[in-house]
Amino acid sequence: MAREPLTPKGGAKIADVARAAGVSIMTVSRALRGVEGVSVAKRDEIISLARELRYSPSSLAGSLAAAHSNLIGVSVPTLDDAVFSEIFETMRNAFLRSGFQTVFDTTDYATHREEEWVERMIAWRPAGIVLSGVDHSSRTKRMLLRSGIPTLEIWSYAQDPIDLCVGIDHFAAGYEMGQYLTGLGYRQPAYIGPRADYDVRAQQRLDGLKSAFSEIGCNLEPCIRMAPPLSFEGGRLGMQRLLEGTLHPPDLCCFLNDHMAFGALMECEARGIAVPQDMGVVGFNGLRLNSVLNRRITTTATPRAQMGERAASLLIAKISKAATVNTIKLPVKIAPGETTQNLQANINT
Amino acid sequence: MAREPLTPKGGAKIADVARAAGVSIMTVSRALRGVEGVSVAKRDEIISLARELRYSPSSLAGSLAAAHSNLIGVSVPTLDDAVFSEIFETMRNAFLRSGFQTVFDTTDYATHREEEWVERMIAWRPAGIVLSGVDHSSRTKRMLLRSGIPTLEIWSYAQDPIDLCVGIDHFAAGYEMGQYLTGLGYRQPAYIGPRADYDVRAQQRLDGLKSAFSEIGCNLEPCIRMAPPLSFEGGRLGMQRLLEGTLHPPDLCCFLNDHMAFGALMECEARGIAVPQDMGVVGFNGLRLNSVLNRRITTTATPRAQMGERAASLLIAKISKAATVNTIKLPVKIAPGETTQNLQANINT
DNA sequence: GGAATTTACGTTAGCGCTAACGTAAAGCTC
DNA sequence: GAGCTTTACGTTAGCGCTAACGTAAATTCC
Repeated sequence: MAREPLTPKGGAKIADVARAAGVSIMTVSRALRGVEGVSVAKRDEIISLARELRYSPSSLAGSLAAAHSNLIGVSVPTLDDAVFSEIFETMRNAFLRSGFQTVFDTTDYATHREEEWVERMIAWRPAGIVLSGVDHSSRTKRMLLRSGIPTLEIWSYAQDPIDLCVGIDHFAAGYEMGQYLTGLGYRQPAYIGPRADYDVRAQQRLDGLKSAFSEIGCNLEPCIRMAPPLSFEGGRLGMQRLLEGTLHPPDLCCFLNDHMAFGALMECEARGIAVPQDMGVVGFNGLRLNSVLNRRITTTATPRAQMGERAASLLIAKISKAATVNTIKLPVKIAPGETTQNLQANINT
Repeated sequence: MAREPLTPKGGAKIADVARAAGVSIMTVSRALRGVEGVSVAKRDEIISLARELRYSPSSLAGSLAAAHSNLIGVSVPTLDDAVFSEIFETMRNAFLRSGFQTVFDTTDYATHREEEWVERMIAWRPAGIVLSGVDHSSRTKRMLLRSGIPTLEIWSYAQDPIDLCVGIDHFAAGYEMGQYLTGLGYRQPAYIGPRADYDVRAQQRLDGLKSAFSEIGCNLEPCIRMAPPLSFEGGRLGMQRLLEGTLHPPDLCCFLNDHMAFGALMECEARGIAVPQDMGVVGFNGLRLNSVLNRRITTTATPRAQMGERAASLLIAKISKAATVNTIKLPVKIAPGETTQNLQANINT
């Protein structure tokens, strides 16, 4: 048990621990990774010796030699939207519980940024990759497919994902809300959201909404397209534009998300426009802001936490080749609030 | 220019590209990394050949051989708080511009989780590490110091950081707000925030606030401590507790952040408590929600974007051994709103 | 109690790259 | 045009680990 002079420059390597413990490198490797084939006494000795030498194993060398890493790459469009930070948190925790390390980045809804990220990520040979949405450049898809890395698309549901998919049907969510709103008696809906090519999921919801309204002969317009950031300020600004750009305000305005809707509510308040009497307001996502408002925004609740959990389980199953399904569609729920009202009822009264 | 049968199983290696191009491995390595010593013609040929073979360089092998990676590890307490997502975004962009890849995680304000993350991170031999706050376990500090990895602490200012520090003086920020509030004439302040040991920076601000009030003989109490999530709902719930727990409501209530303050405003509205007439409300951070409110919350604006930029530059400078300072203290700014009023003026009138 | 198995290790051969140091040929100097 | 420098490569020797395959000793089996 000859003790060496402690840590040569640059930190202890596995060989230093082996020398100190008087065993082979391989025995140290096994002991530290908890792999079978080391007696308990020797294992404990090696572990405490490694601690003493402040040995820090190199994941770089370890993953290279083992030909795989415990990394999982996750990409989301933005953290600006509370939706994605919630999904991310639940996924991350689930991955950590299973021994995976999450590596994360934002793409700002730009497919070329996503493509660059995927390329960088693949270079690290991760155990899995999570992408948001189902709209990716063809090169992104090709790289992922060829890499053989289990890939999961989250947030949007698609029947033909690159590999795996857990999400909601955005068109259906929009359509369902549209039916709810036409049912309430709304006939002149407007929309305030991002440009059509910026956030494809948002556009799908809008298409669903439009579709429901067109079934009863109503056009959804104006559609006001805002530049990011698409949050509180964007909603307020959008409402300003809407009101200034039209002589006959619509009876309803739908928004990309609850935060924009809230910004718009503030603008209405400032201008003395009563909601829902003068105009209905509708958000999306059922964000936490909504839960403290005295007059809740009519919105669609999305199962973010559930989505993160299911996505993590599915990807982990795939990594261990135990996945039995490829896609999971999650339901959304209309959450009526006090920013819309039943116009039919009013007529009847 | 003998063309090989394309990609052996498992993807093309650098050797495959070299064989296809009829040059040595080293020439390919140089060409692809843009290192000098390869003729332009050969470089272009190698690059296009690599693309054709769909060669994906292994960062694992590359970093191991080069003995360093282009990774920068960033840890923040939570994404729940918009503050950290803003800081993260700016830093991430700055790092990316300089060719570094950001790897990110959340610690949920738990020093042991931070410690585990630091250990995992060091195993990847990153070029730099960013931690939030200046409160870390002693083992975390020791590991970081011994690793020799440039480390930056962001958000809190400290004179004696582990290595580098960019932040604000939380005690001073609290104290400054306290002075502003006593100047307005407030004498019975309450506070609603996290437990003292949960968020040390918040506690420092509270201490500053207390200090300013105690100078004019006022106690800051009750201090209501909420469990996470410390956002809208927490603020509303906290205000409920405050109002139910006391016969004489305070003349002022300060909050951990603007979002909690907003939740509390909703509770006041529901109970018919007029703000600021019956009670003042104060937030922290100057979050974007505030910018759309018709009655803005009195708050302290923190320079998040600037902080992210400065932090990234400083860490990059240190990595290239060009740093001239170790710490940067950034100023905060009181942002008066309509949720407090000048009580003195009222008396004089 | 000898053969078959199991346990607890050690040895060998890489993983896929890059740093550092060659070296031959071309260009330059005066 | 001899001697120096520069350019454009190639060669050698790892980076710090792990997989796969030994092998000797201890244990089990009937």
